[in-house]
Amino acid sequence: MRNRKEGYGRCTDSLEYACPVEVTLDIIGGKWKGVILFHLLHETRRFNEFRRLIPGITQRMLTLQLRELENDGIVHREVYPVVPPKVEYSLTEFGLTLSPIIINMRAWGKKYSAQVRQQKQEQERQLNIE
Amino acid sequence: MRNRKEGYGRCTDSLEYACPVEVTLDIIGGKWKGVILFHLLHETRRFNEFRRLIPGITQRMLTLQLRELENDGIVHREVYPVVPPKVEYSLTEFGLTLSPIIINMRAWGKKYSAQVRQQKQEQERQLNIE
DNA sequence: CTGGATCCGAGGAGATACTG
DNA sequence: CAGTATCTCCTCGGATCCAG
Repeated sequence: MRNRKEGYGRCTDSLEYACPVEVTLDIIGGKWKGVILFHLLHETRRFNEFRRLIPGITQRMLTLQLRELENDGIVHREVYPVVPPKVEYSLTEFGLTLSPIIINMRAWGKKYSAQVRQQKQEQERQLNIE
Repeated sequence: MRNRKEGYGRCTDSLEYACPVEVTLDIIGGKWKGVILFHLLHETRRFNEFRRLIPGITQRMLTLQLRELENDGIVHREVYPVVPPKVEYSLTEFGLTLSPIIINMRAWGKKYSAQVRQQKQEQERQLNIE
């Protein structure tokens, strides 16, 4: 997700764009990109709204990730010239095509968490028996 | 994708597992995880097979990423005690449930690449006109 | 309110050499 | 063949302070 600009080739050097899977991960694979996109699925969001929705993120990271998504044509940034400043972020038409992936990832993440939790419980049960 | 073990909480500290989207990205978001999984979709693969399929990756990275996928229960590692050594990697049953996401990501990556290529061409056309 | 600028440390990632 | 081990570089990401 970093040296995309230089394009040093991932899967096969012969292709202009490396393996398509990597292309996608380059764009949504950033540390916070997934959550940001998820919160944009159905609504526009403001800067501080994100900070409340994603408590762990720092201002710096939020700005950087939003900028990258904007440069990649996934997110639209609308600045209202008012005082105090107001900025709204939304998905572009093209960004919307990511929806199925985001939703899939969310569903899978839930399933995975449940699976892990279940395995932990079984382990503990084993310990109690012994 | 790094400090998962420590679990310092991403979306909301109150939840044991942070935002589900992030959980998934933690697992498949590594630099090479996506491509590795893609090459595992329909076949088992051997170590050096991956090195041929993914020219850019180093031995070290390949080993590390495969280990992480194994520890996450996504990939199965079968060691055959023969000389010369033989190790086969395959998707676990649970890893298989990732297939739709991987395939989706591949399709989207292709679309995105096409889109970018088209935009470049339009830009060049503009330059030629002026 | 929405950021930008700067400093700093941890660990991600490459190159190379070695091994059962 | 399928990996370790080590050394290094460099980027990501956090903290803090500043600004329109």
